[in-house]
Amino acid sequence: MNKRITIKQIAKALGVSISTVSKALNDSYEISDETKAKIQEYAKLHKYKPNTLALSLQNKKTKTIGILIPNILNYYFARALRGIEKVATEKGYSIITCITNESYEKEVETMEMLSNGTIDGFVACVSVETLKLKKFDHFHDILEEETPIVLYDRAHKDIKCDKVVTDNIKSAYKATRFLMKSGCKDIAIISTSEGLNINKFRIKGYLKALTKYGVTPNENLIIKQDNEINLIERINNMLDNNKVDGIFSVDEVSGAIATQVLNKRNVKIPEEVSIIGFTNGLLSRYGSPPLTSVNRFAHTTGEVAATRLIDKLEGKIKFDDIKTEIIKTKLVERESTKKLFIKF
Amino acid sequence: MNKRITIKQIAKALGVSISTVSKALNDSYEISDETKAKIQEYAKLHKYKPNTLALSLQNKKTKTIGILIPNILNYYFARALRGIEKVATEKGYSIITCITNESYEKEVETMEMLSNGTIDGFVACVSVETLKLKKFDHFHDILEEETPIVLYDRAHKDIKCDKVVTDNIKSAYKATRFLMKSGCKDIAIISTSEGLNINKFRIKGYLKALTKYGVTPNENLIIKQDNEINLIERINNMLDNNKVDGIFSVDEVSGAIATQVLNKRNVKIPEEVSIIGFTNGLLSRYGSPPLTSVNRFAHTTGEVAATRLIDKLEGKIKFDDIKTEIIKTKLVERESTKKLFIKF
DNA sequence: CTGAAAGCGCTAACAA
DNA sequence: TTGTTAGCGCTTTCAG
Repeated sequence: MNKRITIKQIAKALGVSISTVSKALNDSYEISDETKAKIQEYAKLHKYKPNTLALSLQNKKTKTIGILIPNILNYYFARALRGIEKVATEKGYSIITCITNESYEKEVETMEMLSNGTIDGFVACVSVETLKLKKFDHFHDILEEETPIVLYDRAHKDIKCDKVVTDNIKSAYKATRFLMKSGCKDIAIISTSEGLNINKFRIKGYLKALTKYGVTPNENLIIKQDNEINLIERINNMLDNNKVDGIFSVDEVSGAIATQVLNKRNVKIPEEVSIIGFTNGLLSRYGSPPLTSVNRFAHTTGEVAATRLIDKLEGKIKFDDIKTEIIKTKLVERESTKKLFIKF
Repeated sequence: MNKRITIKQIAKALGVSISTVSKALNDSYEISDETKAKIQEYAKLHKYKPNTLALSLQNKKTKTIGILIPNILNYYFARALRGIEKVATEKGYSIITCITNESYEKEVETMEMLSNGTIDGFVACVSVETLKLKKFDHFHDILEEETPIVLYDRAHKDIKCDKVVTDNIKSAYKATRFLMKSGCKDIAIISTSEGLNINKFRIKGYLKALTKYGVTPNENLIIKQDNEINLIERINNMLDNNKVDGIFSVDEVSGAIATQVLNKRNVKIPEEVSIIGFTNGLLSRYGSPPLTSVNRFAHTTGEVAATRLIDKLEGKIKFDDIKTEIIKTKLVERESTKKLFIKF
């Protein structure tokens, strides 16, 4: 931003007034074609570009939206970001992406920082820590100023705003049911992050399916573990002490880890043990074997969220008109599960 | 940005002048403690926050940097982003992240858009298409305005600016050498994106190692293939028609695909065929077997790039003082290669 | 110690 | 058709 030319300089150089230049560059009907041509030519020659900052200050609108991502290394979020980015670009918005690293403090700081004129609205995913602490004042504050927020993936009922989420219970239900239909009797579930309510929902769906089909849940087959090393140990432990012929992994990494453990024990997948993962990312697709997974349509989630926000920013929807959109999932069959012998 | 209170409103409410409020909030020595206290209290009560836009307009500095990422789904870039983000945050900068999707046009648009006062400088990775087209005028234009750019990972000699890159040739050389030392005789290389000069460098390193150790390169063992389906076919083909006991994959996905192909053919890894991957991401770590890989320290790359840029922005380095920093790699041994029997 | 005024780059109402 | 002026929110001389 150094040698950049301003409207003022053009005005001086051409001996016209600042507003004439402004109008000419905006192709106003008020200006004679001659003057317009002269000014526009000069502007082009000197690569004039309007200062976005000044425009935003004037319009009280920045045409940029803030994106909050808990963890960019997570394939789901990376894909969601793409979806958001796509819609934003299409509609002429830029995005400013911030990674919270699942930290409450970082989340609060970031939102404070951005909500000072920098952005018009947020598309955010709440961090694990925030969800654990159940402290949502930073959301409330921003909402109170009528800055719209659309929450995606992880949400909480105490935050009153638009949401775009996965039908976790149902998806887990269907995945578990699939395992049962494919002949599995002793189905384990592997979950992480105790604090995450979405994981609770997934366990709920799992339990629901078991119960529905007359299987009594077995506490020993439910693993909740964040730490990776411990997870390997716990899976091995579980396999040592229990009959298991199906595993439902609630996230992608633990699905890959389960696969590794089984491969190492020379357990045949899916002949002896089937695995279903959640979130249809790279690890599922490129694993050995490729994992049957609950595909989450992260991209769509991002698109829907961004669309909702922008519609709100542009007044197509009233600020107080709040909605939760549910993005369905789809089970993608690959090689880690047996082919269904009962159609349903 | 609705009910947000401004300095002006505070001034009116308290019956003082605007500049007094400004100074009080900035803790200026010119203002009496009493007035200061009064103003600061009022400001806090009403959650006053300075408008970033106005500040930036004033200072001709936005304290934000633009990040260009060709593809956020790539684990390497996602990690690099984290590194950049970390440094930026530490130094009080915010970042605005843009995904170019490897598109020349998107890259040009994005850079144009941001270089209008929105950002102070760029940390960018050139897109594949741009590299293919060899059109770098958008970089030149920005550089000419003395807006600093730091290129990371992919660069080109025609763009005269700071760079932070991997020592591709050497890394590929070392990886290939490792395979040879571990007993492999017939080493294949799998590469993608013909347009990418970094991939050329990696092939170069591979060839260099072969030649150095007296192995004549075999054209049939060099695969360059972007399309995934075709890649599987070509690998199978190669394995059908050639003796191969080592594979060096120039990126992570093709490493995973090679693993899948070998597993499917019931080839024992590493007993019969060894694999080394490039970029030490999730796929390598969580694959079956986990892949020995060239670890690229994406995070460090991001940190170094961001640090360089910010140092420049803050005048610690002159604009014209241009440097290329090389980030070394490290071979991480996992289970896809045999243990070395020759120490070196 | 406090305030008036100019200015960052731009737009827009109003005059000329 | 063109120019003057005020103002977006803030900082910063310079007077008072």
